Parts: sequence; C-alpha cells; structure tokens
Amino acid sequence: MRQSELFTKTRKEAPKDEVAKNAQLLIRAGYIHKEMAGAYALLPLGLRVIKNIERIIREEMNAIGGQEVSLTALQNPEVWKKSGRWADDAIDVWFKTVLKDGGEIGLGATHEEPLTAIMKEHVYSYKDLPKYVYQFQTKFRNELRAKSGIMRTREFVMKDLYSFSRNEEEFRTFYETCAEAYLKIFQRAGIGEHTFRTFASGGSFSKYSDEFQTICAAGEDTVYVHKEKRIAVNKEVYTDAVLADLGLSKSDLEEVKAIEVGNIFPLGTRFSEALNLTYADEKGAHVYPVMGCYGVGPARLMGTIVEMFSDKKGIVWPKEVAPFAVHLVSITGGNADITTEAGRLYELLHESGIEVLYDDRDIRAGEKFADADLIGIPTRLVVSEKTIAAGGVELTERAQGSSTLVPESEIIEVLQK
RNA sequence: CGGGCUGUCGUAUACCGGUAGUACGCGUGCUUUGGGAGCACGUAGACUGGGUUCAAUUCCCAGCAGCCCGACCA
Repeated sequence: MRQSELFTKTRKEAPKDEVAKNAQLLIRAGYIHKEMAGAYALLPLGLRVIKNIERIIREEMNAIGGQEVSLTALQNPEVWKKSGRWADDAIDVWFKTVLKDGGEIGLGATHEEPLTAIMKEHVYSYKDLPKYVYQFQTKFRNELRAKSGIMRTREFVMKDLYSFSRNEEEFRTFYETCAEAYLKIFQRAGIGEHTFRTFASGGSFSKYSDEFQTICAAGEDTVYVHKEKRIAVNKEVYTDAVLADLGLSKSDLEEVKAIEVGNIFPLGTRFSEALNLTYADEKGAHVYPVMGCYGVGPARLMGTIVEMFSDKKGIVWPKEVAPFAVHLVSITGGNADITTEAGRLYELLHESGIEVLYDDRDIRAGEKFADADLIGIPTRLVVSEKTIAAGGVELTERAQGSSTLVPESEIIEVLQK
C-alpha cells in the first residue's frame, strides 16, 4: 500500500504513560492505539501483524486436526454455575453485567464451560471422539492492574483450543502433539530459539501444566532453564521434589526472566463431569471425555516479539510476522522521473505478490529512513538518483543494516529467495 | 486490593496565586532535498466538581483518569 494513504503517523516521542518498550514502540510506529489502561486498539499495521500471527497459529492448529469455531463473548451464567465458576471467588477476573430485563450475564474470560455444553449436543459415542476445537476469541479479564503495555490487558484475543479425548492415553498423545505444534508456532514467529517448554503448576485442575516461556529481561516470570535439553522449570514449582521427578539437577539450570507466551494444561474430567458430558464406549457404558486446554495470545506474542527484536531506531520484525515484506522508499529530491521509476517498481512488486509498503510521501529522505527503521519492515528498497545512476535498487536488511545494490532485473528473484 | 507518584495545546515539556512559554506536529509561503532541514507567519492547551482568596492552571478536599512497586494472574 502507499504510505501517503496510510492514516497512521509515526511520532518521535513515546507517550509519557507508557513505560513498557513494546507499547512505546508500537504506539510510536502507529501499530496500536491505547484506548484506556489495559485496552489497546489495533491500527492497520498492527492488525496486519496480528493477522500474520493468527495465520501461523491457525495453520499449525489445523495441521494437528483442530476445527475452528467462534463462540460468544457473552456468557450465560447457567453453564458456569454448573461448574461452580460463576462465583467471583472462583474466577476473580469476571466482568459481569446485567441485561435490560435484569438478568445477569458475564463476558467470557475463558471458554471451557460453553464449549463443553455445546459438545453435549454433538458427542454421544466413542465414534464421535476425539475432537479438537479452537477459536480466536476476545477474552475479558478484570485484572486489578493492567501492566506491561500489551502484555497484560483486560481485553484481548486468545486462541484457545480444547481437546476432548476418550481416555487419558489418547489425551496424552494429543497433548504432546500440541506441545510440538506450539514450538513450531514460536519458531515461525521468530522467537523459537529463545522459547522453552516449561514445567509449571497445574493450578486447581491438575498437578502440572506446561508453559511456553520466552527468555526476555522484560518478562514477569522467573524460570530455570536447561539449555541443552531445551526445557525449563517455573519458579513456582522449583522444588527438590519436582526436580527429582523431572530428572534435573540444579547445577544444570540457569535462572532467567521470561514471558509466558503460551500455556497448555490437562483438564481431566473436571468440566465433562461438571456439565455431564459423556459418551458411550464400545460396551455402552457412559464415560466422561478427558479434556485439555491450550492457549496462546496473539497480541502478547506480538508484544514479546517487539521486546525481543528492536534497537534504538525501532522494531525489527521477523519475516513471517512483519506487516509487509518490503518497504519501498523513493528519494525524489523533486525529480519526477524518480517518482515514476519508484511507482513502476511498486507495481512490479505488487504484481509479483510481494507485500510492499511504498513510501511515496513528499518528505525528506531522513524522515523516510527514520520512519522505515521505526516501523521495522525486514527489507527496505530505496530508489533515488544515486541508485538509478548505478543501474539498480538499494536493498537493506533491517536486521543487519548493510546495503547492497541489486539490478532491477533481479529484484523479484532476490526478494523471493 | 495495599502503598507511592502524576494529570498543562495532537505529542513531549516549562513557568506561575494576577496576560500560560518552548519544541515537535499541523497549515501557508520561500529556500532546501540520502538520515527526523532553515526562515517567516499562523493553528491549538490547564481532567471534573467543590473549597480558600479580591483573584486558582497554581493552594486545600473529593471524584475521575494514568503510571510505578507489591499482592494477584486457568
């Protein structure tokens, strides 16, 4: 798209009410807008990044048999009362409101209950299982304190998958498959090298859960990493008994700060029992499906990527999540021929299916470069008098900063490799 | 939820119990044109409500909002 038509602008200063690097950079570069504490709007660039992240997650969930749905944000108290989780002391982040006729409803903070209730209408036999159902859904959580920019908000989209298996063994197999899928997601999102499957507390549902923790100084969690084995232990379960259980020795573990980018956990029959979801096995006996839940938040992932990959000049997006593949910049100096040449290159890239942001604005070179660095698109192409005289286009990788001159005839090939 | 701090043009800031200043942005003009240009003119502001005072953006109280530390975080 043409940058002159993009309605967002960059700014030199970060707003004074943001301290977190992720929010400062994303606001300065025009990716997001802060509506209020813990609530951020996605602007065109930000939405493109989120869509890319969602695409990666969707592909990996579909690859392991996930079926996408979209449940409601509005919650019927009835199903929550059955599981005992309508009470504010059961879920302390509930947002609740009332209907015009006085009935009480909730805004979903998670979706075990409503999905389990839906499955009751469709699952009767062992032949109907296993099933893996996921969605990208807005969650509302009335956090006492929103903080860390977009990392911890009161309203956010989460990809939550719920598995319904016939027995513990079938559940366990899927759980491991999903853990693998999660590692692929983080790999594709560019943070794979820094992200570790982490043994964590299971809370009230089970003995344990698995988190995916990205090592980052800005993280809120403390974990102990075993770099060779590529696993970690959350501080909350860092006890001698747990370490012995996992066959880990303290001397091999390194204490680091980390961001929880994903969490998967066994639910057992906690919800299938509460909502009386059963299936008939081969002998006709009624059995409760064994469930699991698997969550990852695209916005938190976006924030984590920004925390991980930025420099003094701005964001440095990994290729698969960047809002555009190429940032085309024309340096015209008032020369119409350069505008024509850059426009032609823009059309060429566009026709070749390369996503390109074309900075066609009538401003000085320095401002364009500063904006390009801030926005952080992986590859920058510059067309100017200099490059035309040299018979090519200047290509700069945002991450490395080094430039090369590429003949125009080869540019598509170079970009597509 | 405990503790602390802060609310001034769109953004970042300054000063002040008596006409609210600067920079960026934005608009117009001229110059400039490969790393956030220069000059000129212009545009735009004291969170809300009380109180004190001749006079409040400034002091006091309350509310609302924001940030930080802690607690919390299926």
